[in-house]
Amino acid sequence: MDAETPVRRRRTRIQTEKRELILDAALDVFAQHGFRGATIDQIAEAAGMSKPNLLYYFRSKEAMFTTLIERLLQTWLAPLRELDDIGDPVSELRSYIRRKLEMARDYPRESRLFANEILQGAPRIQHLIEDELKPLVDEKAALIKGWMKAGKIATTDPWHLIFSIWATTQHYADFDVQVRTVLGPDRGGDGRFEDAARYLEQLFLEGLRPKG
Amino acid sequence: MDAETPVRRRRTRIQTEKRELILDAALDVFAQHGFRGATIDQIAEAAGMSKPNLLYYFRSKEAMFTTLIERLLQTWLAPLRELDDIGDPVSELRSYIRRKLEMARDYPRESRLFANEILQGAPRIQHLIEDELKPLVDEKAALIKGWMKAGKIATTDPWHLIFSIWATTQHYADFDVQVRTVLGPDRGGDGRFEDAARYLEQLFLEGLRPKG
DNA sequence: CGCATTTTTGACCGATTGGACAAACGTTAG
DNA sequence: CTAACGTTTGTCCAATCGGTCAAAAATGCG
Repeated sequence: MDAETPVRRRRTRIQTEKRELILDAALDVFAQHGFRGATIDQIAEAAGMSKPNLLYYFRSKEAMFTTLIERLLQTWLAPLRELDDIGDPVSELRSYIRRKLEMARDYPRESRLFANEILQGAPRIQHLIEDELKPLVDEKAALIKGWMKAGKIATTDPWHLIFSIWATTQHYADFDVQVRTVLGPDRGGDGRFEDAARYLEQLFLEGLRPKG
Repeated sequence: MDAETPVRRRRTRIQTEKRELILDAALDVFAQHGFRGATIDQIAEAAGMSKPNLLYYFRSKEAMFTTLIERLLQTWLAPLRELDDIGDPVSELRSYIRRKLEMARDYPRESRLFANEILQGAPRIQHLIEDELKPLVDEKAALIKGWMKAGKIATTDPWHLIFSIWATTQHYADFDVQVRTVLGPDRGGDGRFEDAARYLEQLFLEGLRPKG
């Protein structure tokens, strides 16, 4: 039994299009209100259709959410997947940080949706974290550990290193309201991401202790 | 007109105690489900009383939330308030990071409640961020800027520095499920906060570039 | 004790929720 | 045309929501 399709047969062109339209609207609403806070009516209105019509394409609110978050996790982990042993370790890490920050800038809804789910104990995606996220992080942690052993970067905890990159970059999506308010109208505009990029590069590479 | 008290007169001993009991239960529920996701019934059950009884002490769900979050913000900002010009700048920052990490460890519910509210655009606490948080951050940013000018710490953006401290420390409360799952049963136990403390100290002081 | 006040609860209310359903509508192939 | 299929919607439903209310129970106090 297919859990997502309204019919067993192959999807029509309209079904494909409308499902995408709905998922985009659902991302808006879920990201802003969380799963429980979001209503099907809100999503339907954002997608420009009636509620029963929406439920013709997705059998339930839960189906929308899981479809959304499974797809999202793939794009979300892409930058980490690209981390490899080809280039210079320092510039590999630098570009990973940059890519993650760009994702926070370009896909804030995805970041917030994910954060919302984790905050509430990841009730719907625990298995994804165990089966997909953890193995990937373990693999990359081993890679980073190799760099440390080879003296390419300072020796430290690679798992917490990855956590700190996630935390600092996603902060600009998840806590956007706070960031913009605290920075104020001048510094909180579009340039805040470039400021953040410069700051984070310095933090991760040099730290704060004064030179000399 | 008092917005919180059930009666105009002075609070009885029972009122004081029950209100605290309710707030503690409400913190549990709000932190896990967010404002909209939490129900008065859930809070009442967690507090061990009936719903009408709870509403005798707080006139509405909103009243519980605002009481909770206003009180919370004060304890939350206390570590930043303590940041001053008395000691050595490097050890001042180091102990600020340590204190923030301890708060993430000891008050994860408060951290999650705050994160939940910000994630959804801070609809109920925008004024607190503008009137309390921003001025405090601006003041401390100026203090840090002085340290940079004096060559005590590396020159960088003090606002983003504060953001990165918040992000990295609160991550261990807000994303606790993810952190523990990724670290696994061995490394994800009680020791994870000491590991995090060691890692963060190194990150903020030294960065990742290898020495020499 | 007896009375007033505080505390607690069962019953209830209107609004909103996720979702079901059948009927209607649109489209296309014969 | 008609039959078949895909699409859309108005209407409805049971469950749950935040909150009210009157009356009962507990408590404080002279």
